[in-house]
Amino acid sequence: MITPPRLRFAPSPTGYLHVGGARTALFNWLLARKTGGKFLLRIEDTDRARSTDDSTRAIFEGMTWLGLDWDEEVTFQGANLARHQRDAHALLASGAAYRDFTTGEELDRLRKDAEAAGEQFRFDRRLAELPADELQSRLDRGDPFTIRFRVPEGATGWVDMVHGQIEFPNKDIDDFIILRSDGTPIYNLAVVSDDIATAITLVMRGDDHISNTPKQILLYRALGAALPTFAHLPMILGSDGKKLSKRHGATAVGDYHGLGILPDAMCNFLALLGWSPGGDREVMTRQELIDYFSEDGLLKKAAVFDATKLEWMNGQHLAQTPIDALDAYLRPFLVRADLTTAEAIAERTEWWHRLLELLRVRARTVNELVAQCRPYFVDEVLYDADAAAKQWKDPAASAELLQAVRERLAEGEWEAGAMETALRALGEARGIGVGKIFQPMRVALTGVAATPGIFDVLLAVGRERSLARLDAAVVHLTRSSIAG
RNA sequence: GGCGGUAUCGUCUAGGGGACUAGGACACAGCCCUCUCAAGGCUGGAACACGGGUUCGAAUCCCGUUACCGCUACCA
Repeated sequence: MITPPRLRFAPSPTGYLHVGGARTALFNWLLARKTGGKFLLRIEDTDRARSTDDSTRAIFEGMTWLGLDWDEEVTFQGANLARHQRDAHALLASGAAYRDFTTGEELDRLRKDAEAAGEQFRFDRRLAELPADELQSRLDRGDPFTIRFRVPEGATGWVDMVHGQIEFPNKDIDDFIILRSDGTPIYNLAVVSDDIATAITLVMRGDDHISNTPKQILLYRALGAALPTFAHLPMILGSDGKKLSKRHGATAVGDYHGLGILPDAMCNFLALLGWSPGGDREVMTRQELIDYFSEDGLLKKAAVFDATKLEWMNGQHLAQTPIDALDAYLRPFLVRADLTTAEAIAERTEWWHRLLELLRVRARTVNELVAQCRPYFVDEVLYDADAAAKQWKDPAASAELLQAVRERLAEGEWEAGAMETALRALGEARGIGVGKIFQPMRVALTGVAATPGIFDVLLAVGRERSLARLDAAVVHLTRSSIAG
């Protein structure tokens, strides 16, 4: 690539930003950032019936969350109506397009007839060929008409960046409408007009657009514009091999935000759907993604979206992201979960980072991580029923044991080595394994059966709170042993 | 139906004529580590859609078949 490319992502605001769109946006962004090119965002809101402001907002939010920043001003396709009309009329004037007075109803009927006759419907250009005087009188009468593109003879092809040479015989392309009878443009015209106006040099999009491409190339030529390079990315499928849709569960990028996926993990995962850096490289930072990204690694085959692998990858990012960056991302979640306040956590950043180091490898999602944080932030300990049932089988015995543990710990230094020595000695004195001591303690201290190492927990909870929790557990167990 | 695209473990993929007894990752199973849970380490099962060519030699190149997907709108 001699000059840096100008790319764009052009979603239509007819719903949330789904993962397929996000992947397309990501690839465009990656290539722009890699090459020093530009990445533009254009909202294709020409379908006024289906476009909504909420959807537009969701697209901005999704892009922002993913960290896909765009260059130049966002453009709205609907704002370019005048140019679209101008281009359509220029084609009409040059003879590349013609007026068609056939109504929608007539077209429907023609299609039904063809279907009934077992034939495929083709638009017959002769339908629109009116004698000059009739044409003029219908124009004078103000009859509505569409503008159709006159598809020339021959074949239309291009060298696709991912697929290589692709060619369509023009005879298989109907004369297609470029301007509706209400004067609004049809997709193919609007896209080409806008891409020419914004000097897009590389059109990278889903391969469901492959069959639109010859039409668009014809339009570029008729408009006298230089062709961009085309790159058609494979689709993203659901686990059943069908195009990803709502019934596959979470398909909006906002869903993954809410599920506790990190933006970098999402980008990393999405990047690997339809692209490979070659070799065994998988977990990559955003910068590595940019560094390694290349058109050579683009794949042709549709990929199945595997949420389980996404979670694994998120776990990898959770464990590897620099602690400060992770902390910054996490704080709002902590506050929202009511575990702390921005002020309170700012006062004990060091303690929090130590805790975060312990928990980050044990969680696959931000939500799991936040849930695991609870016992260290909130004073009240909620005993998990299963954990209590399993680790405190005999309440009276457990109470007595925890009382002994509490006494040993209270006597010594609040330091891992000393505490471990004391508790192992206790185990030996009683002839029981440390697991028989640590597990009941774990429940008393955190309420759950799975946590970081017990001494890390003791340190993270702190001396006073730990002793208080052991006391509380003793009281709780004594009470239930009497009740039982 | 027509046209176009695609085809390696269940999934994501490496592979671009001999280095392939087809490699890695997720998931799964077992083991190790171990106070629990993770993480980590080790081991295992698991794939070149099918049929023809080309070639001394094909997962890799060509053709056909099959399957799947997309388009075939006054949707985008």
